[in-house]
Amino acid sequence: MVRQGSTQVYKHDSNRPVRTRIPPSPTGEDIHVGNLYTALINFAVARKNNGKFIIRIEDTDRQRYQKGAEEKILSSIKKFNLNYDEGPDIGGPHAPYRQSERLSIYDGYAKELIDKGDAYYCFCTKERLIELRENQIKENKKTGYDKHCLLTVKNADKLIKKNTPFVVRLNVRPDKKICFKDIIRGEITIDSSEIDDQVLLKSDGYPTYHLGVVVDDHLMEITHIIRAEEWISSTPKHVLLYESFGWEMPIFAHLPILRNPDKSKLSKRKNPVWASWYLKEGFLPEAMLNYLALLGWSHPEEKEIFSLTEFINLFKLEDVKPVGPIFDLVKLKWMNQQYIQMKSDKELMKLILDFSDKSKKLSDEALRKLIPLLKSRMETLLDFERLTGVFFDEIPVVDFDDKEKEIAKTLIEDLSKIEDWKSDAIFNIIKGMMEKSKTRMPIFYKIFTGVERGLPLPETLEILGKNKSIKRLTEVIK
RNA sequence: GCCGCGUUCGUCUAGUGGCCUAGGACACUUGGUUUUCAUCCAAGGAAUCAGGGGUUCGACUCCCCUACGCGGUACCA
Repeated sequence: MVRQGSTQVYKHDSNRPVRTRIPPSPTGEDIHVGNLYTALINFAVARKNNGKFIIRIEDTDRQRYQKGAEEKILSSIKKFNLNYDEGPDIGGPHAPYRQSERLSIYDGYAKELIDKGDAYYCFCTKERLIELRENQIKENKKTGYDKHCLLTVKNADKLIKKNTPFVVRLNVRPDKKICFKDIIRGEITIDSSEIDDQVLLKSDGYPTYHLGVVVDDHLMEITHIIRAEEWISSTPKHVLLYESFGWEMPIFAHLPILRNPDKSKLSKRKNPVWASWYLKEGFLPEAMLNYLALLGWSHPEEKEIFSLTEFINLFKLEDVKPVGPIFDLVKLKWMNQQYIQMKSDKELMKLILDFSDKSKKLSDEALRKLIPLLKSRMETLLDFERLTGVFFDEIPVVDFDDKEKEIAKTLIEDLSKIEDWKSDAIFNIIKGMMEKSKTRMPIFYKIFTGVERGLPLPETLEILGKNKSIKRLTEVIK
């Protein structure tokens, strides 16, 4: 649809091979869950269409740059099995995949824009910019650059030669409707007067996000720009750039922003946000991805648990709901528990061994016997340590009354008589005691473990061994 | 303030004009199984579909307005 005085809404009629991407910025500790979500969707769209999934590092903010963040981001993405086809560490046909290594490219395109009159040099000082802004606020006017340099500077080349610091700004023409189609939200129109003459090239020679993404997405032949909702308002700037360059418009899809329980944008102040935190807490990558998949999208059969492959097959961008979902740790835990329960004993054993150093102190046999007991009781892998304290002599100190001490005493005698230390025999003795002393099971837990609940007791004692079990009882009667 | 995007149980969601006296999942409550806890099974409470106007024989579904929430408004991404 073409409107009077508007930009054209893109026509996506080409059969370009699908290429999606995520452009993480190494400005935090690691990849943010919100970005992990975006990564999942980009990955799914690429895989579904036999396309390529690319990672490009957007390290153009030198102030916020964090050393080591890129490595962390890449390693997290790998741990979540969102394998990418091209990226800074593996290269690809459009290398380099780090914007800091592509500076000369942006330079050329900025010049092209200037030649076309769609961008201009700006030599304004920070002070003037601040003053301008303050005045605009005071006068209750829209804030934004006033095109001062576009209108007044005639000798830009000279100033540049004299090493005057400059930036390159987008020249936004007023009174133009800028339209683009978003797969998730439909057609979006924004008036050009709402758009500031954005800085495209900073005075340190680095591009801003806006120039960087557009140039790189085009050069890297990205077909689908799938990113979070917070980018909607800057998309018109990108549309303007695509038009000026005469490049084919990509497909836009703005995903909902994940939220804190108070509905604000998911943030580290209110929620754990780094992907590696979830791994450290013992969440399984596939459970995490399954949970994320269910935000803004639902399985056609209303299934809750499904594989990544199934998701890729069924997922359609147009089915994503535009509403920002609250990230619910409680449901994630349930999801994780489901995945733990689906593991075979052997798989779970390996997961625990890889996760917890403590588990390595246990004998193979002990661990093998423990796994089935643990499986239905673990929400996360971290629960392993919570549930197995008794095997590592981590027993809380509690007081015992006379009755409990009496039970412990009798137990020592009865249990000592067991020849073949097996849970059945142990259970028979406990059961007998239970009836005789009219006590309930929790008391026996307390006696042996210091806590009134836990893994099945006879089995636990069997694994613990006769000596250790009885030794524990002797401590109780002291 | 201005612009944009949203609004179905506490939360994630189903729903694309009649199947909806609104379905599922998490959480919660109760009961069953059980050697504690958990698992598992069953039952239950929980949304007058943000509010108000239209359009229509008929609206959760389409249109408009209001309210509220979120996002953007940087030489951050």
